Amino acid sequence: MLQLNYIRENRDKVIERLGVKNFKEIGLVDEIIHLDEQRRKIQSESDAVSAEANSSAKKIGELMRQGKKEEAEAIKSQSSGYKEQVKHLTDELAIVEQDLNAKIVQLPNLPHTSVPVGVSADDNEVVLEHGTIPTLAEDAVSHWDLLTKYGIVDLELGVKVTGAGFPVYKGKGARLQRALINFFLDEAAKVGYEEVQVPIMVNEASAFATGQLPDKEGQMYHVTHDDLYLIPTAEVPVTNIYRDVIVKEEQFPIRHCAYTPCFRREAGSYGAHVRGLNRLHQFDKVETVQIVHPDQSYAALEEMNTYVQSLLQKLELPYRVLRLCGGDMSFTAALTYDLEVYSAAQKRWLEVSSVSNFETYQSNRLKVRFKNQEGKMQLAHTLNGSALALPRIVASLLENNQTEKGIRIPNVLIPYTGFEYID
RNA sequence: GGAGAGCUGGCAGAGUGGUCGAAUGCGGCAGUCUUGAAAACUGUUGACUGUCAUAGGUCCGGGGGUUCGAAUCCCUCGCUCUCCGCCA
Repeated sequence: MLQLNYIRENRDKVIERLGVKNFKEIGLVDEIIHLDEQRRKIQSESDAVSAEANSSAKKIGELMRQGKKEEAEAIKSQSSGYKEQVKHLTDELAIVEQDLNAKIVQLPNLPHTSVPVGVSADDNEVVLEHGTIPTLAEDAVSHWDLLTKYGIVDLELGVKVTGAGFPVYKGKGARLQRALINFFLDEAAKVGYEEVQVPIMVNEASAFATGQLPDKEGQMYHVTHDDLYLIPTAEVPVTNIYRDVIVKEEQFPIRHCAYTPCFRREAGSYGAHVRGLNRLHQFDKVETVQIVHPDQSYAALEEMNTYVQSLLQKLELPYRVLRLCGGDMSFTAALTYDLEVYSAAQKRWLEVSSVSNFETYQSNRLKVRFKNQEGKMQLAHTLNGSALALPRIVASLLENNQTEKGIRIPNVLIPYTGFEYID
């Protein structure tokens, strides 16, 4: 959520930046500013009445103590109207505030100045490409065929047990999952991310604070009986550790990594692009989260980007880095890098990581603050990045590394898998 | 699932319907002492809103009510803890 003060003081800039994100309802900005003026006006009226009520109540107390009962009664009779007035004003205030709040949450985060202008994924800027795209043998096949060929992931069985999009990993497939999770967690620990293990269901307050609610309600599984949500990413529980927390400046940078299963309903997406492991309802991911001093957030973003690249390099996967354009960015991000791996048999780039700086957009809802040098409260910046999501990594490993001897496991993973080939 | 207790500032923990944003202790910060540190002593120490700055307003789990006045009384919802039951 954007900060009201900022909108008030930077109206033109806000409108200009929202334009870069292709935000259509620009009129909201002026409506918000207007509502805010109204809000403050009513608030100060109500405050004035309360002040009078307080002082006369105090006076009555004073008189009662002195035993001047009649004088007290006299003031009492004058004081009975305050409550009605205050109630009237606070009701009015509540309506304005509700309206204001409903509108301000509709504004997406403002894009950073480096965000390219554009409307769709085609307008994303390719920042760099790394590695060589492998030339596969004539008989090379897509990963969904390899899953069956080697019996490592059984999609049909998942359908039986749960439904489409809930795969069953078997044998070396299951082992590979565990190897990747451990590899990612160990690498994260090496560069100073403290591992946490968090609940994979969250309450409504948490889902709201990181911005999944109200905008993305339909994308989460909702356990209605207990009113809990299955997490779509570890970002939600991990970032919410710091909800309503005033951190010490010297705690920065706060860095956490966490492995969790992730659940996404992803309603209404079908077709070749979602075959096999390309898109699932349940998948595994190691997530990195940072909470940093505002001055450091872009340095932290670059560092996260470089870190995720280092993982892909170690896995010997060809990848490219995209800087998302305004139109393709998420609602909450100020700047996002997507990392895509080339999946040689499908002949397409698969998004395996998304690294974002949210600046104060999340922290304003989360209320993660610190006391700055001048002793004033200030919102921290939050960032997160997948490091990494497993299914598409597995898909591209399978496709890119298919050989006559089987699927070749990258060297870094062999200590984790205990085997060199899936055969 | 059954029964009971409770929810107050960073933590612990007082609080009679008016002088309570709230005692006290711990912690934090600053200072004295010390070569330095510790100890001791002294002072200081909540958040939000609002204002150019003051002032003012709000907050004792959430919401509502009684009252001139509520942390304190009433209703309601939520949560936590303890005991029993069940259970990995």
